[in-house]
Amino acid sequence: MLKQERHAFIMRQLNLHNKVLSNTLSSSMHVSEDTVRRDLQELSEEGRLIKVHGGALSLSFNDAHFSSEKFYSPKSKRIIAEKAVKLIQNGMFVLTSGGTTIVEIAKCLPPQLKATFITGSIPAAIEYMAHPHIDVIIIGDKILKDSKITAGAEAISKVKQINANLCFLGINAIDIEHGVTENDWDVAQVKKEMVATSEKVVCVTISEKLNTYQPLQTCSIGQINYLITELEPDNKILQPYKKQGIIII
Amino acid sequence: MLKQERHAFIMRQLNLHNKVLSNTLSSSMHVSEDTVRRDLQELSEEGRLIKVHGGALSLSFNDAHFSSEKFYSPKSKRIIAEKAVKLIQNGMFVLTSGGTTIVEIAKCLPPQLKATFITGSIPAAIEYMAHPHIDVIIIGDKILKDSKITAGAEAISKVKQINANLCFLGINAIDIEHGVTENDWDVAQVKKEMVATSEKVVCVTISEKLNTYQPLQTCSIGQINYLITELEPDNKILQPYKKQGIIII
DNA sequence: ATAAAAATTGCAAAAAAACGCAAATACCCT
DNA sequence: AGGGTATTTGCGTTTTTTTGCAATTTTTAT
Repeated sequence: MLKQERHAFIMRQLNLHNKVLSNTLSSSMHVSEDTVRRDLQELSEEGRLIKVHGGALSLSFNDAHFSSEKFYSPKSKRIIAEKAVKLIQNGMFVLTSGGTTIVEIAKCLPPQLKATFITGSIPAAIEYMAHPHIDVIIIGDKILKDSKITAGAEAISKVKQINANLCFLGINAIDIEHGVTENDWDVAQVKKEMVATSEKVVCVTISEKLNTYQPLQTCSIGQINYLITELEPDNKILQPYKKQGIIII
Repeated sequence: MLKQERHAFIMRQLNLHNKVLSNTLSSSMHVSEDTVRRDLQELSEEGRLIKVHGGALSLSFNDAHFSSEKFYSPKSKRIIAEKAVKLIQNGMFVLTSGGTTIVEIAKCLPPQLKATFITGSIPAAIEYMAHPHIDVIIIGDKILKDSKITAGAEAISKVKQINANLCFLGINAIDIEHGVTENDWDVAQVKKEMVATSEKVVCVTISEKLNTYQPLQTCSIGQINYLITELEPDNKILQPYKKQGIIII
């Protein structure tokens, strides 16, 4: 096998799988690992791939990674937030959970809006407090330090006493079969109650969390009224949810 | 699985869920927990996540606007805070009101202290949350925007259910005749209840507020156990309070 | 206070990389 | 054509990296 052929083969594999392993290439091209290493070395010097211990990665690897981390995510949360605030009307009582998306919504609330927000999330409450016309009610209980929200029996019993018009749920995982799922028992219980006591339930999430699930159920698909992601409502991935009667925004 | 892949996977999970557990990652990536720990270690050294016992937390949710050293505090309040923290012992349940002095105390808590703090003050709660070993319980109710604390019937009834060892009261006015006084009805009621349910009551205030009074009484002089100001305990202005049986610190 | 879980440390085996070298091959020139 | 040169390739050895394991300490939960 000629060097050029090998290079082409490697690049093709790389485009296909975004990564290649030295030993795999060695056996599939029937050359020694040394040769593969030298090939990777050259391609790396040409800037066509990223050489790492054990193989190489495609250039898009870092891109995808960084962009989703620093750029993509905040922007998509802003998009979600701007769609979400349109559901809130003057005089409404709004229950919200925690999470970065919920905080983003809080930052996007129009300044003239007059409403009452009820939440167990400290970061969200801070944003609500900064708003001129919004009343903020904190759900008391012990604070979970990692998520910075209150949760526990007391929080649940308080939520039970509320009849909110709208409930915004920042969610960790959602799929058709399991519904909205969590990995923290206390949080799941509180959210469950939020769903139960609200007229309309709005789930907000970046699309990456669609079709994933975790051990504890918060609510079933049937209990959700709206689903907001950064994608266009007619996106293919959202259609199964639409079929279940959820309004996609 | 390549190391870089694992790192990407971890960061992705972290962006999605804001926290990751070592053992979960270990099983989902099919490597030993040691390897996961080393990965987290490296990512932590790169400043891309916060490593904690059992896993890691995402950067986005932490620190951002929760820095405890935002601005300098007046020296007098620092002095008060340093005297105040000496009263707190491991295992105690501590009720605190709001106010800048209370926040200053929160910032001065020794890192090894293990205690439970109960408060309706959002700024104070934020500081308590930043502490490694402190449990924080928020008293729920409507937030008063100017003072950033919760107050109302619900808050009062919750405070009633607590039997705290210590109560720190940031006060607005105090004099021998009227005791501790306030100008906000709701706040006064909540504080009243805090005083009633705590074993020991500690009033903290800068000396300017000594011998002033406001319309609504929070508690009488006789209910106070400790009074902390930035002044030396033998200062002349404090002697009348000492005579009333208050321990001046 | 005690038991369980997780972190740290040191270590050793395995995998991969680096390096030098020699054989094989390709290339160039007269 | 053929000799000299350069390039390529594979091999053995050494070095580095990675990984998992065991023993110990630290942290956390009960």
